[in-house]
Formats: sequence, structure tokens, C-alpha cells
Amino acid sequence: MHFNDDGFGAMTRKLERLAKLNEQDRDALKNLPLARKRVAAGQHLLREGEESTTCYMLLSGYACRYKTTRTGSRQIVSFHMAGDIVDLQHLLLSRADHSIQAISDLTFAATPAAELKKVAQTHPTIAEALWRDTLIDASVFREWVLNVGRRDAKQRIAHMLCEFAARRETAGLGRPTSFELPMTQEDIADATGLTNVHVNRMLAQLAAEGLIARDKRQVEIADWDRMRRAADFDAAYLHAQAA
Amino acid sequence: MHFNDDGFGAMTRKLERLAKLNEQDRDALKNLPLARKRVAAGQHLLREGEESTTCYMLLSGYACRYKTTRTGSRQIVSFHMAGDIVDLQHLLLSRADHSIQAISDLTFAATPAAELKKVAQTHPTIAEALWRDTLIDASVFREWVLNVGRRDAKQRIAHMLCEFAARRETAGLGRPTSFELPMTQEDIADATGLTNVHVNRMLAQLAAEGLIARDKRQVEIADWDRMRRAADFDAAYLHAQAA
DNA sequence: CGTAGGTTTGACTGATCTCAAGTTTGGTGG
DNA sequence: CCACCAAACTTGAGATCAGTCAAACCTACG
Repeated sequence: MHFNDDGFGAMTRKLERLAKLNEQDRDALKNLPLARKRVAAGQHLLREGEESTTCYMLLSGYACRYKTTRTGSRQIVSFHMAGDIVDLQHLLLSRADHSIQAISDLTFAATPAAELKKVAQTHPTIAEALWRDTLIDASVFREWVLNVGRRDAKQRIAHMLCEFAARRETAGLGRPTSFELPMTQEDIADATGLTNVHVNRMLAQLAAEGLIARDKRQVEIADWDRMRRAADFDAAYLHAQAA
Repeated sequence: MHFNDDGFGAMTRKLERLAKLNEQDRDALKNLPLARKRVAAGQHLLREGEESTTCYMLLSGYACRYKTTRTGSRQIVSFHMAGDIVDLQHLLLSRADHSIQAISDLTFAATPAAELKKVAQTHPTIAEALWRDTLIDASVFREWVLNVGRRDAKQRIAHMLCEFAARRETAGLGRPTSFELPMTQEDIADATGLTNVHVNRMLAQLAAEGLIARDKRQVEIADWDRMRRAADFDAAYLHAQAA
């Protein structure tokens, strides 16, 4: 499966996984105005406080959502990859409470929130699929609160890696045991509530314990089952099989 | 405003705040089967892993949602009060990824998820209101990730108190500057990723600095503006004015 | 009053941060 | 193709915030 398309295919595949679409639903999606775009790593799609009028379906590359404290420290609250729809909440909440940034070069399809909202209003199954997607989003945030609040540094990082691997697999982006990290160790630190220095040490320790093997940004999870246990990772919160 | 009613009134008021209901919408809500129930502090409404088939509208008292690590430590991911609908995500996700527990004696109206889902499917404005509610939920989780990930102990606790105060006010439960905490210091610890011992010390310090005054569980925020700054609290993430 | 749960305090420990100095990597222009 | 540069990564040493353990003290409630 590859997402190297105009966005319509990716969007349809995504929503098919979340609800049982019919022909009218697919037609409605086909008629959505989708603009294919490309931004470089580091660029922002949206900044906290702005009014958002656009939804983004990621086609390739990686992005993150983050918030900052008044003193400037950054907390990444989620990572996103091909197949993810980011900014869905701006169908119903106009003001952004977080920023969205590309962490690698990124291609995405942009659609006006108003258009997607109209489609959702007239196609209950699409609304259901989108709603379910935002609910899964929320479930992931809950797990992150647990991760940052109650796991130690090594576990947090291991858990983040497991989630990344599992979501890549669900999205059809490759095997979960071997992948290239798109984010810096500083990004990992900002996602786990740690410092880049400590992330570096913990990654080294995970490698020393034989849980992962590293080469540059390439990561291989050497023993998925031990890793899963070390990370306290249980994929249930990803609600991957919908329902 | 008081929520000492059968649940219908509370539910209607809640949704009116989230979207513009019409007469049919209100009628549909009126016909929802609502069972008024009461549980004691400490009781569970739902446990992680269970299939949930019920949504709860809280009428009085307080509840929390929490998750646990495999080793048993607990992370509270949200607090809830009169007017909140908890477990809305079980309209679309059957398996609970967290537990729901009463932290004080609690009265609530229970409605079968399937019934509420049916109403949402046939009344787009109700669906929109409920969806928006879950999106605000998600926004609060994001703030909690930031709180636990990037603020120090004193700020975390101060922020939690500010949120509690602000939400009480929005829900019409009284002035934000003076209230009784329903939760123990251990609960606060589990919500902020700290230990009960450290929570105790930080509360003492907040009091020593004149930000709050305490008497048992009674808390008065002595200087809201200083408190807000100390807590790095900005209510925008609560999306209280809907839109 | 007796008891259990909750709160407070003290002394010590330790995980993670901070600061600082290298080292490696990947991209860019000559 | 190489030299250079900035960004990312790595390592070390010392500081600190928050945790642990343990004991005492409240206080609500039976």
C-alpha cells in the first residue's frame, strides 16, 4: 500500500477503516476540493492561537503537534504520518490550542474545513468515521498523559518507539521492527518530557540491553516481546481494529 | 443554576452550550431513556478493558478517569463534575481504555450508548454538540500532557487547581476563587504525576507564598492573577465559549 | 473513643537536569 | 570531490528536584 496519490485515495482508505462507507459517501469524498501541497521539514502548518480553516491529510513524511509553556519549553503531544488526518478538531473548534509542524519534508492534501464539515453533515457515516478518528486521537493523548506522568525515562522512550512502530504498521508503512526515525533526539525529549541529553543516554541503554539496535536514525527493535514488556506497551489504546 | 434534576435538564443545558439545538433536538433528548443513579465515593462506573454500553451525565459529585501501568501506578487523566458527560467515546469505541471512578458520592443519569448514538445519527446538531464535547475533552488531554511533561511540581498543582476552578465556574457550580476539593492529595498526585508527599509540600508552599489559602479541603485562590501566572494557566484550551 | 484514611514532617536517596566540551553527520558551495 | 559549517549526537561531572521510607498527627465516622 502506498499513499503516493492525490489524497482522495488516502482519505478514502483511512475512512473505510473507520466506518462502512457506501457509494454516496465515496462520491462525496471524491468531490472534496483537495489541494496537494509540499512543505520542508521545520515548517509550520498551523500555529497555536490561529484560526484554522483547513484540514490536512498527510501523504508522505512526518509531522507533530505541540504546545508550549509561557517560558518557552515545548511539549510534543502527538506524531503524525502518512494516512493521518491532522487538525480534524478544527471542523468544530476554530481556534487552535496547539501548533502543527513538519518534522520531515512533508506532502499532504489540504481541504477546507468548511467543505469537509458540510460533507460530514450530509453523510452520517463519514461523520461517524471522522468522529471515531478524533476519539482515537483522544485515547492516544490519554496514554501519553500516563506515559509522561507515570513511567520512567527508559520506559517512556521505549513506549514512544513501540507506538511509532505499531502505528507505522497499521498505516501500511512497513514492518514494525525496523524503521527510520524522522525526529531528532530533542524531538523525542519534547515528546516524553525529558531532555535531549537524557534521551541520548536512555537510547544508548536500550541498545546496551539488546532491546534495540541503532545506526544513525535507523532503529531496529531486536526483541519485540521484551521491548513491549520493557515499554509497558499494549496497543489496545490505539483502537486499531476500529469497532 | 443547579443540576438537581432528572438528567434531561442537565443534558439539554450542556448541549445548548455546545450547539444550537432546535425543538426536534430537544424532543429527541427528552425521549432518551435516562436512569437516575447514585454511587458512593470510590465506586467504579467502568473499568479499563470492559465493554461499555452506557453514557453518564453527572448530576452531582465528582468523578475521575484514570489509567494504570502494568506495575500498578495510577495516572488520573481527567476530573469530572456536574454537567459533564463521561464516556461519550463509547458511542463509537466499544472497549474502554481507561477506568471511571467516583471520587465523591455521585449522582448521575445513565443512558444506553446505543440510544444516544441513534439520536445523534438522526439529529446532526446533537451529533455536532457531542462531537464538539469530545474534541474539547481531547484539548484538555493535550494540556495535561504539557502540564505533566513540561511544568515543575508547583506549577502542575497550581494549574490543576486553576483548571478545576475554571471548569466549576463554567459549569455554574460557584465562584472560581473558593471551593472544596473533592479529591485527596493522593488523587492530585496521580493527576499530576507526583507523589502524595510532594503534593503536600507544594500545597504548603503555594499557601506560604500567599497564592492560596487552605482549610482542610477548602481552597481559596487568594490572588487569581498571580495564581494564573504561577500556574501558567490560560483557559483557552477549555474552549468554553464553544464556537 | 477507636480506628482507618488522610495529612504532615523529617532525613536520606536517586533519577533526571544542567552545563560544558567534544565528536559525528549531512548538507552546501567552491 | 573536498572543505566547511551547522545541526545533531555523545560523554562527563556536578547540582537539584522530586521520590522513598518512616513516623506522627489529624479527623471523620462508626
